[in-house]
Amino acid sequence: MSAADPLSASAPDGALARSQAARRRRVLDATLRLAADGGFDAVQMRDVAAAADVALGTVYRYFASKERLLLEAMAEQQSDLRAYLEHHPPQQETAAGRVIAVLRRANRSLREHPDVTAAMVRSFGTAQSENADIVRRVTEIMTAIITSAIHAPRPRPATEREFRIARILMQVWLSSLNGWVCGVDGPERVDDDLEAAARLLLGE
Amino acid sequence: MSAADPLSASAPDGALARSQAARRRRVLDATLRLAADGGFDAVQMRDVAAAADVALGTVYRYFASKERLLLEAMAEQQSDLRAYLEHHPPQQETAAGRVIAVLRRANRSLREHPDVTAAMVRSFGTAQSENADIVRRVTEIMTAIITSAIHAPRPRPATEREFRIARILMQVWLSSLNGWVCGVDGPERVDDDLEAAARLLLGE
DNA sequence: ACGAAAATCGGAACGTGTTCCAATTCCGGA
DNA sequence: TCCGGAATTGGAACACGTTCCGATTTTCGT
Repeated sequence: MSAADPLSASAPDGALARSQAARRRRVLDATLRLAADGGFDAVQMRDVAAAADVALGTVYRYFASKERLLLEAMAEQQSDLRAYLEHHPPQQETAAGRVIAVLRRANRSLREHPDVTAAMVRSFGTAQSENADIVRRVTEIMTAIITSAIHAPRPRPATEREFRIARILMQVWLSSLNGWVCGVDGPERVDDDLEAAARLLLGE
Repeated sequence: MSAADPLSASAPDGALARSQAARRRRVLDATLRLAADGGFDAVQMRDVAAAADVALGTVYRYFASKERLLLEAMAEQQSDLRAYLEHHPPQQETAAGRVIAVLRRANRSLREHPDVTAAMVRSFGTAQSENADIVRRVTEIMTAIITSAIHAPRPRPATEREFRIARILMQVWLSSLNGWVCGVDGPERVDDDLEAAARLLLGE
């Protein structure tokens, strides 16, 4: 039995914990690097291990599956985006305008790394119940990004109605991304869908 | 080179064509049977071949991949639903009411075969560009089901605005199904999401 | 009814995600 | 400083999707 497994929240903060954090980071970085060219298929667990300079078994000690690995990377990415937006809230007059601006900015980033996005969205689409927790976390972050945009630059609690609207926009976002990475639609379609939905749901 | 490959639209209507159609059907039926208990993972290509009483290579002659197999099954299912609804249009007074009624009915069916639904939705979420055509077909059918419900019982061409609304509802539908099969939300949540979205987008 | 072409069969083989294990290294407490 | 246990390593092994190929069967035009 492992008492100090890397997933537990306990932080002994010794050399071990530090080197473990570093290892985990190396694995995530290697994943992004591999995904950056070649997408989902290029993220091969043996390659991730080699690129992160750890044994294959170690990768699996930190991330239970390839799917989980990519979903954690996705959660981190979305989390970073939320943090960024907290310091750079959109300045538009209307709620619809702010939401559109924020999502446009996000999509521009995604479009700059299409293979990474494809790998993440694909993992999201295949997620099994073992990963329900991260999937939920990702959707919550995306929803929070949208409710923040609705209220920016002055945060305040979302009403029930606003929350429902934000959830719908989050779902449209995910579906559109899926359509893009599948090759069903071009990347502009993601922006188009979101703009149309934001206008219909938030007026203006 | 195969001149009469089973994918071409030409219909020689000979004995070969007939036995090919039968074979294709057996494969699809075997797929659904296997998916019915065990879901995506239980649909193993070797088992599908055995259950359909064809060689493994033959399965691949008809369906280029497991993903494609499940997506074609999904397209067929949605197509059947649309055909059914054409003869049994919803009777509610309002557009929102009709859309909600239709999607509720559809979701009830899906809930009766959760593993089949999970397998299909999962294939949908992983789809690659080789399958963009079926993914598009499925989304078009789902959108058509919704625009029909908006107009039922008297079909008429959808306005631009109605079409956009239908697309959003289709995307919400797919995302909600994904949330359900991932175990993030319960099956009721699919109905809830769609009802909220329909009301917000179609008034009433 | 015959022959050529196409389809199917049976099964081996390969790649990649995942699991497992014995050997080794590393960390923290005594 | 030394020890016990946890973490890591290296690599074998397994499962399943997918590919491939020679042998056989089926189909269709003549």
